[in-house]
Amino acid sequence: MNFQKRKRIILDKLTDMGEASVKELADEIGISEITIRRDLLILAGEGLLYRTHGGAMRLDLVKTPTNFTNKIASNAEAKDHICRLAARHIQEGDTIFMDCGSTVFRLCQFIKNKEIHVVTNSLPVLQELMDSSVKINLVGGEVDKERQAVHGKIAEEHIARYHFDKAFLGVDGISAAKGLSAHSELEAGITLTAAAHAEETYLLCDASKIGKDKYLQFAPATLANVIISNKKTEAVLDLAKAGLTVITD
Amino acid sequence: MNFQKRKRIILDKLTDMGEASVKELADEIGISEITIRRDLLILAGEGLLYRTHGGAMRLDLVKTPTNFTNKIASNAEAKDHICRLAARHIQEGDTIFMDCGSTVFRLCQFIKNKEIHVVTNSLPVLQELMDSSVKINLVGGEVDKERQAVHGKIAEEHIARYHFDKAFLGVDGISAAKGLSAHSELEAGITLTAAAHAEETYLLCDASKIGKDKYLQFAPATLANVIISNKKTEAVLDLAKAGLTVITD
DNA sequence: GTACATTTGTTCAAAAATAATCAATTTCGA
DNA sequence: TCGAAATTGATTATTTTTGAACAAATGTAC
Repeated sequence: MNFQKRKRIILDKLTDMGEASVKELADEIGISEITIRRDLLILAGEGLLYRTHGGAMRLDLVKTPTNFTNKIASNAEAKDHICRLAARHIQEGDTIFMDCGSTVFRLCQFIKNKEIHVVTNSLPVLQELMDSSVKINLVGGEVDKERQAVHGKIAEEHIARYHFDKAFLGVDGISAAKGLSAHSELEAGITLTAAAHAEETYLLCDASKIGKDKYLQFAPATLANVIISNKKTEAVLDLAKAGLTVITD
Repeated sequence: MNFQKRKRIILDKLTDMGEASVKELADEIGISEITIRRDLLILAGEGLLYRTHGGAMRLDLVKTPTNFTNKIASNAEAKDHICRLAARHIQEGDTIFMDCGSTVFRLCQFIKNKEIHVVTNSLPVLQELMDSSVKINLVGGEVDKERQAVHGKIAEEHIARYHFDKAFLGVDGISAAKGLSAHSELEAGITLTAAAHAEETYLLCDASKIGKDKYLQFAPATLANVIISNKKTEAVLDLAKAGLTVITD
């Protein structure tokens, strides 16, 4: 019985049962426990399973469920870096718009103590700034429970009544060639309207989204004045050539 | 039973129930309480739950320090009685307005499963109806952090764009002689606007407020069509004489 | 406010699982 | 066939996990 064969048996058992103990596997395969442990160490190293005390589990069972509102956002450090940079561009007295992207949300922690005026359509942003020195104006309209935001025609009309010093927006994809793209028409509408009524438009966008195009292309990249990201990749430099101010540190 | 498995069970229980006690979890999982405590300590450290005395809560339930979500609200039974009556007057398909009073807030629990459309300027109401079958429209405008509501001129203009089948409103005082009174101009403005655009206006008002006058008198009692209260006091009968429909049971 | 009960943190001990070391076995190529 | 390298197993030491006991802290009732 060689390693390859045991590997197959172990992984099969895991796909089947979800988990397995060292003892079980040793008995089933007819080999010593220590060998099983060594096998599990290797397989865990290859990222094929999760090693627990006494056995192993399938990876998907270990993943922390994401349906917590305070989800451990992916790319948290990158996003925090971006937001730290963005916060430097916000002066006391500014009126800013914040949209409902997960990157923009992380800007909250950096502006809590500023004396500014925030207009937003994002319910998590509202929640987060509730106990802060920030004055908040909420955009009215239809509540999108899934996205935890306010959207729709009335929301856009409402945004259009304001004038912002700066708008901080997230998009799902951006490229020099095809411009800004989004997953949702509703979000695109908000983004367009906010940008149209802002002195300066900042896009907060981690490097993974730059150079990517999503299904709905809704504006040229030059809708924004500034793009703040975490890495100076090829795709980012293309945007600089297109006339955008790029900030990465 | 390893930590990963317990973690799953604990988090699942929390997503389901919102909260769980150490004892419950220990019994359910079949392990000692101290182990559960250690697990909760770790999970709280990972930001996956909020540790309370004797157990744990889901984060999103903690984050909302909604002043009147707690059941210790004054006059809770009276208010619940009033709201139960009010809920009977709401039909499937209705579009209703709910304002930011603590009595009106308690109406939420009785309408969660109705297929209706709710327009509100109250953030606790929004929060409470977030996971329900109700469609929500949020009134936009200035956020009043203390009252947890949206107020102001823009809010009133926004309300004026809608038409409601029924408006459910709270006031701080009401008497046949001096009409409706409030503590705050902002709330009075919302009340007036909502009533003006509703087919029928319901006042939800426990007996302690009836016959009382607060500093700002802003409308005649006949602004409302119906008043729902918990007791048939002298002052309530005066309102009936003034032409209001009175409901107390 | 005090007194009481509950919950928690801490320390210690026992049990289980693991890592480390070394010996035995197998495999493979010259 | 011989020997080096890899694999496997056994033994021991270490680490991790769990539970129990008790003092401290917290919440509750009066």
